[in-house]
Amino acid sequence: MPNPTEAADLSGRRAQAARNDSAIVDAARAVFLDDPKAPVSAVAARAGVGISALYRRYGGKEDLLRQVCHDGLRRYIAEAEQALAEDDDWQAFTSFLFRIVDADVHSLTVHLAGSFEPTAEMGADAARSGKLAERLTRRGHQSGRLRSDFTPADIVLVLEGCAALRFPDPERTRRLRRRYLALQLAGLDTAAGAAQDAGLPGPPASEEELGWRWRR
Amino acid sequence: MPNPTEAADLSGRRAQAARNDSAIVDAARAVFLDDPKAPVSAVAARAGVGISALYRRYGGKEDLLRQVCHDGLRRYIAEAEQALAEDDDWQAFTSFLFRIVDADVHSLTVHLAGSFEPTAEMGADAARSGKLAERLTRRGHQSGRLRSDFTPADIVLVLEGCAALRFPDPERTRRLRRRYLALQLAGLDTAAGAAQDAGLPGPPASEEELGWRWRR
DNA sequence: GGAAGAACGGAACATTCTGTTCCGTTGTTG
DNA sequence: CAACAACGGAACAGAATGTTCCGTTCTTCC
Repeated sequence: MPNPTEAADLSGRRAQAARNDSAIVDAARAVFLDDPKAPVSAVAARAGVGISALYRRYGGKEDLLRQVCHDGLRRYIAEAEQALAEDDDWQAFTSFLFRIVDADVHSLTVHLAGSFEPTAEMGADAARSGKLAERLTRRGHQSGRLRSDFTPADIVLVLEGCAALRFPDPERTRRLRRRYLALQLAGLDTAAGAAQDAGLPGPPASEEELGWRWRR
Repeated sequence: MPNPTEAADLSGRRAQAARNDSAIVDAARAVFLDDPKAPVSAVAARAGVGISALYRRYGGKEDLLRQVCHDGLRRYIAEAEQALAEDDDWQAFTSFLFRIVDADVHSLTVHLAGSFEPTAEMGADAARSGKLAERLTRRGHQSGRLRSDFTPADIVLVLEGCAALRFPDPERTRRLRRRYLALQLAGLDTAAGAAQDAGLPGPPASEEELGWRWRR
């Protein structure tokens, strides 16, 4: 029995099916990232497959949305865990932010929220990602460099601001997002000279406020 | 002949018409800010007006979009000019950013671009707003506080990042946007301690890159 | 070799959505 | 009271879109 995750040694229809599996999720991610309301046909077109190849795999549009979003959430968690493995505290914190920005994984969750009924497993993963962001923030503070009034909720919104920047060329998008992430990091890093005497204005967002998107 | 801009002393139908004028643009701004693809009926409903009241004023949806966008552009210019009137250079620069963020006027232009054929007058105003942003940036540099690798193109993207933050309560939205604008300002302000030795990564966006949204 | 089946492409279908028009009504003016 | 301005919202036509279905192609197994 051939391993379905190894597409290389498959031939003909099987190989095509394996390729399509990833082509479809990749296309769906790209298309819905660009326009959360995009029609299913746009996803199929971008993937270079017929519509039936899509409906064979997903029960419907909502199911597709859910899978793509959950996939993004899992990537987020994976990146966070890799960042957490870093030795230096400040490195762990900053590399986390750069990783998420590079992976372009944050806006997925944000823009697609509310367009499908989340599963229980997604809820668990979302909670998990929250815990990870908390731990990363704590390490930032432990390093002594992260300004004291920065909270885990700020991570969400800093990332959201970066994710809003979008250009036709994905690589250019990545570079420019890094530029503004670096700018915000400069404002966060007391070792870079950020004066804390003038604290950030207004309280950070509450959990309540960050969760409203998920309501349908 | 009654002054059409003064609604107070008009009666009956005339007064209603005057109220509707502003109710419709306000509603259109709010609705399209929330969803650039929103149907015309949503604008009418939000304005508490029938559809005919809307079509009496605008030739069609595209015309409405254009007017709302142009109105936003004009507000942008007005805010920039007021900021320019500030005495202190650094004050002029920062107050400009806060003004635009508070007026929630930047994302209008950004999100609606490309959904209508811009007029020549809009092009002129867009050029004008560009010049103003340049002058404001120059004053920032003249104050000696703005880090040297910050360009007018950065203004656009910093504002865009802030505009991406949106919550059900407009006042809360404003507060939180200010929080992240302040964070970026802390990264920009050499007087606040921002170390310039580590420059911002990647070149800023070019005019070309910033203009692609307007293509249809 | 051929029958059965897996996977596919894309036309076809049924809705829903949405921009625009149109008509009857209401209030205003001369 | 006649002409008119403005309005509300039903009606209409056409586009958009989620989903199904059928004929085709390639693979596998007897």
